[in-house]
Amino acid sequence: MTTEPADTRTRILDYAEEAVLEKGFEATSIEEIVASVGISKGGFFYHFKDKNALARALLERYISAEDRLYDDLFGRARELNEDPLHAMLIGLKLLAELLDDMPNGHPGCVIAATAYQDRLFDKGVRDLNRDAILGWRQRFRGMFEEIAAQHPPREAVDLDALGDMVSSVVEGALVLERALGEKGTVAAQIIQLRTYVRLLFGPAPM
Amino acid sequence: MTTEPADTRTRILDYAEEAVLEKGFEATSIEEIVASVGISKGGFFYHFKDKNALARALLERYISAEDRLYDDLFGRARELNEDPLHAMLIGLKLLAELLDDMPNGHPGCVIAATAYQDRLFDKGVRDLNRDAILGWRQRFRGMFEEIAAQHPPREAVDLDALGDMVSSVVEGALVLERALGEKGTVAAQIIQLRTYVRLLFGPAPM
DNA sequence: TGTACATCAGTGAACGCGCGTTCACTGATGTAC
DNA sequence: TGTACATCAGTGAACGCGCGTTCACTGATGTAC
Repeated sequence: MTTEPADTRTRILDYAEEAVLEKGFEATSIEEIVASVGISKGGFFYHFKDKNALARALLERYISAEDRLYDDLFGRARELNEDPLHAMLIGLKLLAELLDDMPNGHPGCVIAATAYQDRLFDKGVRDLNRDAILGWRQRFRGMFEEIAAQHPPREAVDLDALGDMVSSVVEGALVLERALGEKGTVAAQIIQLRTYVRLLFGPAPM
Repeated sequence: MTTEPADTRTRILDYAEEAVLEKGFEATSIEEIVASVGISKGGFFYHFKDKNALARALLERYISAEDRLYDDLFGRARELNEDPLHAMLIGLKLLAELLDDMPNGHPGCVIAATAYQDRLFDKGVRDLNRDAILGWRQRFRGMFEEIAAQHPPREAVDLDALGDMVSSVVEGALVLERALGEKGTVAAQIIQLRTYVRLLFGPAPM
């Protein structure tokens, strides 16, 4: 946790992530990456056997960061409130605030960026993508099951779809935020999801 | 409306749309387009002054098709029911069904595909993107205002954000559907949005 | 402590290929007189 | 009806550039004896 300079591999990933989110994977050249990191092309290929390996590393890093973020956020929310519904509402609020506080908006999701450039990648990359989304479905489905056990929903609801909705709202709102160039779009959409969850399970808590 | 063979420009756009949705704009080469359409490169540049002009044409066509679809769907829904809330619920149901019936799932949204490859395009293309989403915000915001006037919402709600939510849910669900490779994801997410709208405005109609 | 060897983290030049774009030309169809 | 010219919808060859990838080499650090 000291501020020693990041190693070369990390600096490659940092720059590549930023660039990929801005213009896509194909348009981010190795030439450009090495120029900005300050190494030679050979140096890049020492760390990654080819461009596909870079994509995989980028996704792995992004997914585990997102997992840690969810762990942290909903973990804290749960500590703040015993009731699973209230904890979920607090967690979503925290998520919205966190995304609102990011200086230039959320950087965007590597998953979406790669989802629309499918055929460029090998099966390993696509599976990584798929597993991450299924993992989040499981995570949130579990939380909603617990909520539903204590607070029967007012309407019949598909809990898998509801679990997916967290990822879906984040991904969709990121597309809008990028296209609109308006800060706060992601946060506003998460607040909509939060209202939905409250209406669905709650006897309207404050 | 006869089945005369499509003209070359349309065939270029048809193939390009399919390819762009599959692997992104950058990865779709002109070489590949002309090979599949059966013309020479020069023929391509007769129809489009450069690759950016192709992007613009693709977006324009996609957006106006989506506009017509919304006009048609929610127009029919309104004819079926006088009440704006019920009409909205029917419209969303029709939208979900339509997306479910598409043989290989919805082809995906050109807007999202370009949103994640921003810097490749000129301002004209980005503005087109932006205006389309703002247009849909207006469209749905108007419908929700009408609903709110007759059915006061149970919770305070930002109608702009609610209007955006239609686009957001569609875009987000498309990302998930692509990444998961599961048919029906988009339809399932629209049904979630529908449940939200019903809970928000309705005294729980069937 | 000195020497030999191995590994790590690269350098830098070269490669061939495919890309977007240009341009002179062409053959079929439409229009003017 | 015939001729001259213009426009439309392309062809096909050529261009230069930048891309991902390879490879022989290098200098600094680590390890064995």
